[in-house]
Amino acid sequence: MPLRLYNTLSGKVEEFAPAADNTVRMYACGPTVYDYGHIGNFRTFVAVDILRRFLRQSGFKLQHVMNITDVDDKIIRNAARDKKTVQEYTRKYEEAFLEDMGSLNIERPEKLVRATEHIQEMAEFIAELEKKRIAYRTEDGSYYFRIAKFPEYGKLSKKDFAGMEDGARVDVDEYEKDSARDFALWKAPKEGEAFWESPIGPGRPGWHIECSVMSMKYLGDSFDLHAGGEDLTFPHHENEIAQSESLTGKIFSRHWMHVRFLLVEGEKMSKSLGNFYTLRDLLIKGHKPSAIRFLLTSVPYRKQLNFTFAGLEQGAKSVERLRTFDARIRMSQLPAGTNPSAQEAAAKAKSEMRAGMEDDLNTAYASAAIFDMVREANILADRGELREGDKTPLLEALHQFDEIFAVLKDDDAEKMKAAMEWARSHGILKESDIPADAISDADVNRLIEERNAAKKARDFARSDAIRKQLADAGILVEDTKDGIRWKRK
RNA sequence: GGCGCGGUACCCAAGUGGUAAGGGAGAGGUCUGCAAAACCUUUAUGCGUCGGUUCGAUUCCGACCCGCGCCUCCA
Repeated sequence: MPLRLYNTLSGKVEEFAPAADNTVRMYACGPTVYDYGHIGNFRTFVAVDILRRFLRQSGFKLQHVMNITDVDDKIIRNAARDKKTVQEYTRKYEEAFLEDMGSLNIERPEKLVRATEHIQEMAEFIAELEKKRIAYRTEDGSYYFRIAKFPEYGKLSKKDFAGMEDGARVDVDEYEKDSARDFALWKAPKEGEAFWESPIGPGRPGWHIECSVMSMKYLGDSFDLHAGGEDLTFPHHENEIAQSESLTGKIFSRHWMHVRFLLVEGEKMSKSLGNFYTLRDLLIKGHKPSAIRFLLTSVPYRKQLNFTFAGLEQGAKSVERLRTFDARIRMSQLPAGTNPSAQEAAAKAKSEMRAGMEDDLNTAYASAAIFDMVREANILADRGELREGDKTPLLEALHQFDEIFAVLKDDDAEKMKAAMEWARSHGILKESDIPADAISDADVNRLIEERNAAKKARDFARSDAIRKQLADAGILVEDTKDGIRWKRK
């Protein structure tokens, strides 16, 4: 079965497949690096990550380009305020963003591109548009896009701009624009702020032009898919389409994917509401990145996701259940042979996961499929009916799940520790707020050996004392019939 | 005002014209020297309200109520 994906452009769920080479050429709007990424940003990036992981699992190759917007009004203003160059100002946020992507196991796109490294190309693009009389220059040296020249304007966001053509002058006094809806391609320099020299004069690029230029440079005039947060549909993506298609006369992106906004405790996240969280805020509060990722993936991308701390706790528990099952299967000592029920459960999970993902990336359905398998296999294991030959298919199904969801590997502690270190070095946390270094695996294993010896000697007081000691260090010890299992809380 | 989305158990959430997935929490139980762990079982005669279509609707249609998003920088 092919992947069926909602396309904002058509307003319908459609079959999605790349146009050529079995390679999906996709562009995703990346971050504007003027601050640390917040949890809402990462919902979108995680959703795109889910898409790319599933495409690859489906056998496609990927050419995924993501921009880093390292120039915009806010950046230029803040840099000027801090008496820094644009590059100095943005670099740390860019690095932080990439680190945060790593914390959430978001894969790096094949190509990450900075807006500031494509400014000449943007100017050339605008010059071409001007040559076609689609762009025009105003007296101060800014350039605007003439929307009246692109009759399809509004086709993505389903807005009707009829009547917005020439003559429908609304509020144009301030900008010398021909029409109020015309948008900036290039902005003339402002006193005391950064600008670039270019063939069309000094200034800085508008926001929309960078994505047109960079996507087309690396993916061609037409490509398979363009993704971003729902808020970008208008005006950003609408403007990209206008710029690109009016220049080339070809369709720009064939498919548009928009990720719905995340709410926090039922309301749109905003600093004024006090419900604004960066990823780092959550990590230094002690939330595991795997739990955050799981919560972010648990609601399909086209549904509003209400981010709550209760939900985060639930996400952590869900991840724990899967990890525990994974460990249980791996370490179990089983009789030879296979059990048809287990084989069937694994096969069903595999096909149901695919079915769910193919249905417009229904991650909720896909995860239900793996939990079904976990329950069924646990029942068999409890009854002693699981066989050695069942391990591989069960673990394969788990692997298929984790190729998409990426939560099984437990490296939460080190990621959280890195966030703590960062917080300390930035004066966000005091030394005293930082937990002591986590106990090493070697020490844990040594203590568990000791506890085993005590248990064998039926010295339960000693054995329980050691377990308590480990518990205090954040290690949970579980006795199972296949041996000792431990994990970090 | 324009465009769009959603209201399913205590919470999150899937889904279908034929009788409600999954996760969390609660309750009960199993295993265990013990265990906060692990595992199992269980929890919606009902899917916002009221009408309509139908042999049959949570699922289709209509109206209404409620919540949310976009329309301006915003993932």
